[in-house]
Amino acid sequence: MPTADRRTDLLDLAQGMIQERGYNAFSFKDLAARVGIKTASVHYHFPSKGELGLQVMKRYLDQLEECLRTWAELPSETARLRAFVGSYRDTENQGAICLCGSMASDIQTLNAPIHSPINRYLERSEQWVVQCVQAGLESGEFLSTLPPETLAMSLLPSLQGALILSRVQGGGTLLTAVEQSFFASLGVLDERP
Amino acid sequence: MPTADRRTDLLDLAQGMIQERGYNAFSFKDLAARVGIKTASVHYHFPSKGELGLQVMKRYLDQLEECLRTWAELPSETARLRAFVGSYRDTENQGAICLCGSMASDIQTLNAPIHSPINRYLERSEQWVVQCVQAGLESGEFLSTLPPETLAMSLLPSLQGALILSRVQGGGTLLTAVEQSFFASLGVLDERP
DNA sequence: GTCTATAAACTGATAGAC
DNA sequence: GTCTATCAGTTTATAGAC
Repeated sequence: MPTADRRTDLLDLAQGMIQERGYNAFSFKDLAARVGIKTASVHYHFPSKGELGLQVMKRYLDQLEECLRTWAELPSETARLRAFVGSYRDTENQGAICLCGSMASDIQTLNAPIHSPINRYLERSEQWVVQCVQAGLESGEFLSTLPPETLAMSLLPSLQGALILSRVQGGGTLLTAVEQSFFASLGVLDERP
Repeated sequence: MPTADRRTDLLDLAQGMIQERGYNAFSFKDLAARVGIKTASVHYHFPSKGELGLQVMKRYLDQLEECLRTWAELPSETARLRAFVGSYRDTENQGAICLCGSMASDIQTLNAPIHSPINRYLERSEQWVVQCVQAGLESGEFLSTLPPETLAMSLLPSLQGALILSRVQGGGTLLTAVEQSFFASLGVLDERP
């Protein structure tokens, strides 16, 4: 599926490879080969691997913000949080893990500039989940004795871990277990069709 | 801290580097330099990087089995599960992630032989948690409406994810949130000193 | 924008001497 | 067990022609 411009193709491809194989397991050579150019030409679009990684991560952060805006339209906090979890399921169905989770597991090998979008991605996700949980508790949609921050803070690692482990074992059942546990903690009963 | 034999030093060092930087971000050169020999000498102990990785992972699996045997002596299911979570906190305090979580995030780049100890590590951990939860529910130590498998299956990804994210953001608070949510799901009240 | 050519460093690995 | 020497291939990156 060729795109309008080469730069976008390279960003897409790099993102996919990082989510499937990890940042330290893809090279400009892989990238060039798949897009049909030479490695030197990749450097025309992105001066260094670090810069490419940074641009991929920045774009991923922008995409998150876009999702959050879309989900704001949903009619309930339950629906919002289900959509959030659903986005992780989409990633899992592609045989990939979250770009941010992949970057996080390689954090010690990444240079400083990329740390900030990674940080903001996590910050933003957590903030948003806390907001949903809090709003749901106040409106009576949820019921829990635990502080909303505690519940919200435990969701993100669960989802990231579920994707990472699911490719080894358990497949979609891990994400399902995480989702059920989380909503049960909020007093939301499991809907059975 | 020098050990009796070189082989053990190399295993320790390799394990540490995989848990800190990832499998694809360490080399025989790193290893050799730190232990004070040449890369060719590392090949005497381990014929290939794949073999080294395999031996590290097998040993890690053995260490898990040893922990589980030790924890069997503990007086309650709560104590057993706290010890399990505690082992993840120990790893976190070393600035590392679980070896198995690190391997899992690089799973697409690893050759077949190492898949089986990784698989068994997850299998065994989950099995054990399920057993604890089930026993606790039957004895009345725990109280929950969710099936024990669902609760147990959500713990492992949560812990793995918490370690991976904690080096980027949140530090120990993520693991604490995961622990509190999990025990709350089991109806175990948080002890405050 | 893409190419060829080239560089310097690194990677996993082997052969054979000590 | 460890060394030197050597290998072929890769990696990130630059210079300059088209």
